[in-house]
Amino acid sequence: MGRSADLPRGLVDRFLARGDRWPDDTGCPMLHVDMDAFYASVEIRDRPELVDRPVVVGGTAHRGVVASANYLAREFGVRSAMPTAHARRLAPHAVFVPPNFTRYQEVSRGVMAIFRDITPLVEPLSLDEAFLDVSGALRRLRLTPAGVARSVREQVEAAFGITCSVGVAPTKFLAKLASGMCKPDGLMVVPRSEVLTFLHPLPVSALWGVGKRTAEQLARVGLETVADVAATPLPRLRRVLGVALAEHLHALAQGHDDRPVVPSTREKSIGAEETFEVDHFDRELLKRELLRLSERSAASLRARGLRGRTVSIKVRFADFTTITRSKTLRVATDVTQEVYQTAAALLAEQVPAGAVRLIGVRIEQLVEGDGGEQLMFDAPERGWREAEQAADQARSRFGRAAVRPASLLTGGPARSGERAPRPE
DNA sequence: TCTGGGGTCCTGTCCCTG
DNA sequence: TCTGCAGGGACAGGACCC
Repeated sequence: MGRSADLPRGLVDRFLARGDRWPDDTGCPMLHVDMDAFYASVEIRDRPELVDRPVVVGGTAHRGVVASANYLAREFGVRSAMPTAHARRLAPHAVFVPPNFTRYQEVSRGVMAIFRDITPLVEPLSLDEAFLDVSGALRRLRLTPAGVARSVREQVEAAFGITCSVGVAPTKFLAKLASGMCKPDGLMVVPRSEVLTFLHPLPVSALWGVGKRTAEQLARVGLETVADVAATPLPRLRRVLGVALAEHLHALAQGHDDRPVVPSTREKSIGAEETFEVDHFDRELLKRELLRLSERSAASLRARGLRGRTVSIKVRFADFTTITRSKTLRVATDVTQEVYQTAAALLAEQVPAGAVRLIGVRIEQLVEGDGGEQLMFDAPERGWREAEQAADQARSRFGRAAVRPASLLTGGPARSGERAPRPE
């Protein structure tokens, strides 16, 4: 996202599919479907009075950032991940809407169901994008890959009234690049025979895994385009970037990417974090926040039937320096109290005093079920788990606020995206 | 401009063990 | 008992993605 702006326009036109004509799509089984300004599009669909107005979805509090902006808002320079305060200055007349993730998840489930009707090989990357491998579906549908892509676009728009862009290519990486280049509401095909023609003029930032820092590192040794990276001997690239990243980028730059579409991947960590509306020094308040985040994370584990062995906390100070501290438990857990006690100990013993703007809890080394746990007769966590499972059930029936730890019943700190509590 | 929240992956360092 | 070495796990931090 946000990368198509610095791509050569002539290249975009050459591979764009229009009407019934498109470049040769034989040997291009990979589709990447990306919803256009997804959150903003859902809001506009649900509130027709917003059509023809710039719409920005994001945290509306002091420290919020933009999660999505429609193309009218982008004309004023508004971009995702930009601080909302900055977006307000650029587009003061835009409509600012707080995000409603439950609603986006609903629409996303419907969109993914359309994809799965076409092929079982669907790999969602996030709520608004997915890879589809259509190689097995072509005969049944009597379509070419680009024909499938066009059908996907028509079905999504008919069912949900929102548009998407689709890249069709021999590999996942190229399909993703193509969908980004034909946004919004576009279809692009990268023919197998023209992969390098498509790829090599692009800037290095087009490569998956090259962000700001890596682009700077490459620029320092004179590598500006994908062609430059492709032509660089691998040993030299390894010295600049390290082994793993060098080999990954070198392969991509040659057009090589043999990663298959993987329909389901297991989570490797689950966590929660919060940015405060104002910085906090108060350790008791930080501990209460850790309890709240431990509860959220552990409930999320229990809902998925997972447990984790490593508990880590993240603390971001006022100057934006960020530290993480972690501890690995003897036995994997999904119990809020155990996660919280570990997190609170890490805070007390390993985090220096200071003004804190963000605090987070994450649980790693996940295993399914009890993870082969040896149950101990006196394991105190067993009682906690039963109590917490009962609380989970109550919450699912009566809402999140139905059951909360007693220490959370007093008002917590104001967090980014929430209103500060009204003064008494 | 002043920087969210949920993640993944990689690298370097330290320590323990054989 | 001491030393050197290799391997692996734990831990911390950074970069990246959407």
